[in-house]
Amino acid sequence: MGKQKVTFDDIAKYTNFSKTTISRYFNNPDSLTIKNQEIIAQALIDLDYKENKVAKILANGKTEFVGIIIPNLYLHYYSAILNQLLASYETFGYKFLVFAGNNNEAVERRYIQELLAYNIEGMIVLSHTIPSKELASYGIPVVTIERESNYTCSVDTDNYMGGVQATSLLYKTGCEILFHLNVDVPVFVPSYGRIRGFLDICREQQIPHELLLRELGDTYEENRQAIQKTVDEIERKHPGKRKGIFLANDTYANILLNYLFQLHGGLPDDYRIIGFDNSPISSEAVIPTSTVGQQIDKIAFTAMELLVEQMNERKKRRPTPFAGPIHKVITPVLLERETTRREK
Amino acid sequence: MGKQKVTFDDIAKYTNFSKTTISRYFNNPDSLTIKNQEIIAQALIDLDYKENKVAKILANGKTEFVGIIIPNLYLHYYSAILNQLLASYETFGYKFLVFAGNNNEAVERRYIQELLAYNIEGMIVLSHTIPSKELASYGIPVVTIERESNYTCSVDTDNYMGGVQATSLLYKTGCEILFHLNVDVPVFVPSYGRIRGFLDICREQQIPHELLLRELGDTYEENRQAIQKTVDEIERKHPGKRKGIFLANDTYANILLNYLFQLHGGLPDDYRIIGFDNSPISSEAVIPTSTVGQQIDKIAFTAMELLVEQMNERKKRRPTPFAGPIHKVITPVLLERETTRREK
DNA sequence: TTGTAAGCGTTATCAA
DNA sequence: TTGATAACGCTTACAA
Repeated sequence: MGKQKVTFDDIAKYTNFSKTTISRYFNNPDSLTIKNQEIIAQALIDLDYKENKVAKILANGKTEFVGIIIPNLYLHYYSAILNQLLASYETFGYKFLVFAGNNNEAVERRYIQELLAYNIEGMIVLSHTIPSKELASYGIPVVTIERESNYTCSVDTDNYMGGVQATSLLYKTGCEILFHLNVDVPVFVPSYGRIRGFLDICREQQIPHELLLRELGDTYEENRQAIQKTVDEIERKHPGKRKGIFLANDTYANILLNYLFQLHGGLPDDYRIIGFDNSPISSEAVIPTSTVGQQIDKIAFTAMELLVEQMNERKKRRPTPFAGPIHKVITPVLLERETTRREK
Repeated sequence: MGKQKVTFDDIAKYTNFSKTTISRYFNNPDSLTIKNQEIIAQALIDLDYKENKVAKILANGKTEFVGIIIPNLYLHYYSAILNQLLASYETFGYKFLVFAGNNNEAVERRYIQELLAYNIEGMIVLSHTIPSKELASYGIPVVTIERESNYTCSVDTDNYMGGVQATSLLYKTGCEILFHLNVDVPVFVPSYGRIRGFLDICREQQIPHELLLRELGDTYEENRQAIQKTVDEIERKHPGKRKGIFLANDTYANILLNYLFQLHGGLPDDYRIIGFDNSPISSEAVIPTSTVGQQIDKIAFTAMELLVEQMNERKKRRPTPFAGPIHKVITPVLLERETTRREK
């Protein structure tokens, strides 16, 4: 096994060209004669050349690295986004340096410093801890996904539309009273739109409704207890009425569904349920659960498009940065399943 | 904002030291006087120096990059492993370049080339497509997780032990006949151990049993249909008998559980069920499902330890590579939940 | 179409 | 304890 790495110098000597010509073979092959291209191609094989991108980066400053700061990979939503971001390598060629920050602001700030030390060309941020103002101040292109983004480009699901779709569906299936169960989301977070969508439709259609913003806890077990308590309340206050419940996500919806199954051995006829996210649990639940699906693939692809656009702009001789941050919005998709059966 | 990057040269001029001394400040500060350290420290602040790891890498050859090849991030198991691998940054300091290969051999081979071009110091491979012999031939340290590993170091769950635990539990809960539902796993894949564990315990205890190796399909819907069909068979062949079913993973177990709920409005008393993986669905199922939990954190950490050991060895002046690949095995944890209630 | 030579920002070697 | 100088492997004017 040839231990030493083969460099352009070796190829140059072997072929009697200069280093420059070898470099050109890779970056601008048309500027060589076909014959010489073939000679070099053969030399690469003979010498078993392996490219060295680190040297290339140092020389031309382009790392083709994109940093990703994501809260964690336990929530399916985040893994799914990451999966699609990684897949964009095939389209854009950028490599990803990934850090999971677990909602620790100081830690995430450290990760960003590390990323900057590697001359990343841009950054995609899904975690919520660091304000967009600070993210913008690092001087590299940034795209945030589904979080506060006053100072950065962003891609979000159209949460308002999602809220409207979910609420309208419940209404159409003949519910007499509607509920939206959520935590107390800050108004500047995109997902607050779900609440606005719910309220707007209820008011527009003049349907009796209740907005239930509760502390639901951080673990599955806490979620379960809080949701069960809330369901007990609802059941006590509105017996017999046909109830439509829109939950902030599919995990919550599943907890509700399981609880009703435990109480009644099935989904009682006076309940309609819809979740949000189209996460696997919504299909795998004891009854396939209606939900609002985020178009994860589009979100990820759009984020990369937006980032690439900014990164390309920076490489121009006379860069014209965007006037202000661009915000893109991706429409969600309503998925009607068995928990919102319409009247027969 | 100072556009130009500050380099050691700038600091050297500013402090009247040489570049070398500045470098020493970072890599061997004790070789400078305290006073001079302070002078340089102050200069770094005054000039707002940011380190450049690319230049450092080029000069010393150490990228601190580890490549990860993972099949996808849709399966919770893979995301959970990746999450823990990323978390090991805090311990080992290695950064991760992540590629999802989606079981495409040619694509994964391309990804590996790209990783090698960045001078990664080592690689962790979870995907199954490329034979370990080839992985070993790339000449960098490799650790594989839960896959064929004849020529590479590896970390696997003790699948045999898991099979034994699951089967024993079913036996202890008073089942009269035991089943193991799985796909036709190749013998050289670690998870084949689950089948061996099942068979060994059944034979040892002389329990009636059936090994059901079926084509279960690639999608959730296909899984569902195949499993329902299998359950129908079992029910037909063994009515009334107390049946213990050990399924290859929690998704399968959940499908079975949901089907029984649909048929009987609950888990019939003559069924005991256990899955594998301790994935979220096992807790979130309509009834919390017993399962064998893989110790994901330990698996990931052990993999990194094993990799770091190899990478450190390579950096020595006179490296002593391991005589042969080292294989580590992590014990799984039995989680008894409601689908294996013991006799009252 | 090809070559020369000066970088890119560090680290490593030797010498002082 | 410090400094000069040569790598590291490639790109990029500028020349030919």
